[in-house]
Amino acid sequence: MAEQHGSRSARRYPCEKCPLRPLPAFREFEPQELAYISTFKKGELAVDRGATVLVEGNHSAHLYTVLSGWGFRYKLLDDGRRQILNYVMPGDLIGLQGSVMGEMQHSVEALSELLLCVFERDNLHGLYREHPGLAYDITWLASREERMLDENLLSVGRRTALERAAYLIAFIHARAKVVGLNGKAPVEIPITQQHVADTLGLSLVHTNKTLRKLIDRKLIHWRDGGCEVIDADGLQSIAGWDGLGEGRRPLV
Amino acid sequence: MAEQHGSRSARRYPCEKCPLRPLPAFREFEPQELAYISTFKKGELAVDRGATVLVEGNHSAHLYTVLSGWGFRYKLLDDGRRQILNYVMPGDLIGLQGSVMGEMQHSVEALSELLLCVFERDNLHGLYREHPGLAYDITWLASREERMLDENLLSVGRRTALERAAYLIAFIHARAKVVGLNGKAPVEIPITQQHVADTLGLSLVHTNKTLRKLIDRKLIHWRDGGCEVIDADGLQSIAGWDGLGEGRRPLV
DNA sequence: CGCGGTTTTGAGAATCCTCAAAACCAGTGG
DNA sequence: CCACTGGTTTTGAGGATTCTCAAAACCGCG
Repeated sequence: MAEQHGSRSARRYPCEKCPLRPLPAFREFEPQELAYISTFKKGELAVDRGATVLVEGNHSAHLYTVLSGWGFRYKLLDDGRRQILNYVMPGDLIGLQGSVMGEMQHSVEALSELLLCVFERDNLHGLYREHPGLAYDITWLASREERMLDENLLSVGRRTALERAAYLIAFIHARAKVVGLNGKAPVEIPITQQHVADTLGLSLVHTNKTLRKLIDRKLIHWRDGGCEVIDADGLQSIAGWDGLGEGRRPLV
Repeated sequence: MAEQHGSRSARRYPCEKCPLRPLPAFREFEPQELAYISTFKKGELAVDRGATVLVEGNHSAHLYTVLSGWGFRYKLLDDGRRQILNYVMPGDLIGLQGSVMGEMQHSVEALSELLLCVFERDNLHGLYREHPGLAYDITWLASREERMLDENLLSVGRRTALERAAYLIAFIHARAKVVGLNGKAPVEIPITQQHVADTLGLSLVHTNKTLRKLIDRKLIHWRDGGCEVIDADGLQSIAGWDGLGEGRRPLV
């Protein structure tokens, strides 16, 4: 089981009072759909910072939507080299690959306390049968993940170290803002430079020197285990990135 | 329109006689599902080698399944740097991102003559409503693409140049084999070293030197604009890669 | 105060890049 | 048949980027 360490009891948070749904980032749902999602949801799971939510190679019986907190998806090579694939934030669906194809081929770890809505993998077919609209939404979310991966791959493959770093932080910052992470306070991204290194495909040392340039140019602040964006436009302009440009998205 | 240059007339290839479906790589379909797919299919499109099938930024009205041939998905940076995201082969669904989310954020180009089944984007909702099983299949295919991207990102981010090259060629080769590309003859991958470079995130020169090592070790052959695998196991072992390990997959 | 995790710094080495030119090859037109 | 052409592969060389190794500085916490 993946959930054994760092997990907590499952209390109930009614979908009708979901704190995420009212955000302008998400599209409105029919009461009827909402009611179905509510029955689809089996409970909640709280995961501690540093705990592993899903493990590569496992056959997970669950599917999750992030209610609050930060995490990341990653893969490992045999000798321990790690590649972070993407970050997960509120509203993201995790574990879909495992649910639909059988086996997870990546792991997910919590960067902060993570609160998850738990769905039963076996009920997914039922959802597809009874609520084609929601099924479509799930495909939408899968396509969105694919799109983010495309962009990350472009970044790691073809951008310079400085561009990559700027892109990554601008990207995370933009995503976090639309889901209201940290409320109105400036977004504090809870990552270490090691995480950045493993995302960008760089060594820790070189990542440090690259981030230092962004810090010296007053584009970001760096605290121990946290990053705050000062000049998002400046980052975007270095990265040559247009911004998220997403409309409202579904939330399952 | 993306299809204007290099395209040909749409002749009819009945889904019941689809040359792909009997392959062991694909799962069996209910006659009823097959019949629906047949009505879902609006025609065929033949695209010449080098032509662009889908263009970044476009709102495509179509969705395609590759019937035969090779292609690749890619993104460009403003200054022309190109990152190839993945290769497309028979049985792959392309244009889903654009269909489901609105706008394409990557392009697709043909590496050989490409024969495509054309589907109407607008009919996708109908498919979700009437055939939840097929809807599920589409999600399955989207998850599969995501999985391939995860692996590619791991490769570009964390593998050495030699490992990357070995992985890429072993990966393409394995995929091509299960869909019977080139029939029984040894698979000839129709790519140039420039394509490899743009996939691995390396320069052309360094790619050449890296491929030469694989050639000298008699793992692959290289012709002008084509690559043939001699020792797939050798490549996999350099890359530290397990192989596709996929069971049968759906075909829409 | 000591400890573990994180960030910083320095230095030499390996990898990878750019620039530039040559070799090679298939196809085209004379 | 041959010269020409454009695309692809190959080679060399110097330089920039990025890596590894190693150690120090810093910081919150018990």
